[in-house]
Amino acid sequence: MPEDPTRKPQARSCSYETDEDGLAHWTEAHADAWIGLLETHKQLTRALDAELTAKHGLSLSALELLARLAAADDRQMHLTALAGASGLSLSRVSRIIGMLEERKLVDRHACPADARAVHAQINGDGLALVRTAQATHFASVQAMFFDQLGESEIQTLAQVFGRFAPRSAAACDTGDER
Amino acid sequence: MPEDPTRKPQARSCSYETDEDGLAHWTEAHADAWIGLLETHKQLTRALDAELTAKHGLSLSALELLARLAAADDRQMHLTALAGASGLSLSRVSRIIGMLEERKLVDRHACPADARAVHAQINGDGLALVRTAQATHFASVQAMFFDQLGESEIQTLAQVFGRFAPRSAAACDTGDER
DNA sequence: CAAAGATAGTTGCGGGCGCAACCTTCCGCG
DNA sequence: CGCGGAAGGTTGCGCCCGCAACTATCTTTG
Repeated sequence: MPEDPTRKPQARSCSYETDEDGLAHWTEAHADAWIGLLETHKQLTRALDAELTAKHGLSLSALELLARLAAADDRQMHLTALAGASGLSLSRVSRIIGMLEERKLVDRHACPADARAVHAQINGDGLALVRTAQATHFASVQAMFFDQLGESEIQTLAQVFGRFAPRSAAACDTGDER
Repeated sequence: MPEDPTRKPQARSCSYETDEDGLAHWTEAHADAWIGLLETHKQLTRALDAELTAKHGLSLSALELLARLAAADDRQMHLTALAGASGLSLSRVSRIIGMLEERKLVDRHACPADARAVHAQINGDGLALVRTAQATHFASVQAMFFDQLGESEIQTLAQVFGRFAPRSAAACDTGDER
């Protein structure tokens, strides 16, 4: 149900093309690839986030943090580690965790080994929520994105984007500090 | 110069993988493709936006609007058309145009044919700025993104994303103005 | 051991963004 | 002609986000 308001036929336009002026030698494929990436991300992200918010009251970022906690060693991580893994700023992580704590989805307790640090730990309710939320989320991503792609295309995307995002690529784990 | 703070070695983990629970059958390639898309977009977008803001005082969205105006028929468009073309909400477009107007980069004047409507028209200063801004912007996208890709990969991306973003796809050309 | 510097988190602030409410102007139909 | 609904824009509001400033706690080193 990601309806799309403001959709117009549209003419040809070209916004992104300085062209012959002497500097960018972008082919149409370049423009399609780059602008398409931007557009696609915008569309999918909006729809997914809206769905997630409506059904589970979680933003995409909150789900990511919850998911990382769920996958972590003792279901807990330091905020800095979460920030590093997710690519969010520490301040954002701090606030999201604060919000999740208020909702009784995670607990925050001092790290015994370092008084400055905090362990954010997902609890039972959080774990339950993350599971159902991810279920619908995955299904949506599948339907909205992967179902429109061929197997080889997925391979190429994985290869390309894996090159840029060593961070999450794998995912995880956490061998990390703890 | 897109330095990357908070970069950790990171191990294998999986945050995004419910796995065998019975619903998502995502392969690792799926995860790499999707999460990589998210990550890549986040990184590139942040770096590009920061650069654009620092050098020209324009956000990515503002540049897009300016570019679309520059490429439009009389260097002018209705706000609704701009919103539809860019995928931004009308309210955002209204405010961005307002900001650009204050900076004397565009003019806003009533549409003779429809008293409700407004024509946002880019002026000389705006045109000059958009050119230089796009020059550096294109160069950065080239360096940060395309230079890391092979020709066939670009083709695949163009093909894939063109499927999702009929909107901007076209682009351009440039027979542009002037 | 004490001071300088690094690190973990928190919070004030401002920017970007969309939704919904609102006004004005058009349009279509009785 | 007049009225109700649609469309173009604007603005109030609240969410998400990062930066910078600040506190508290290590860590390093003379």
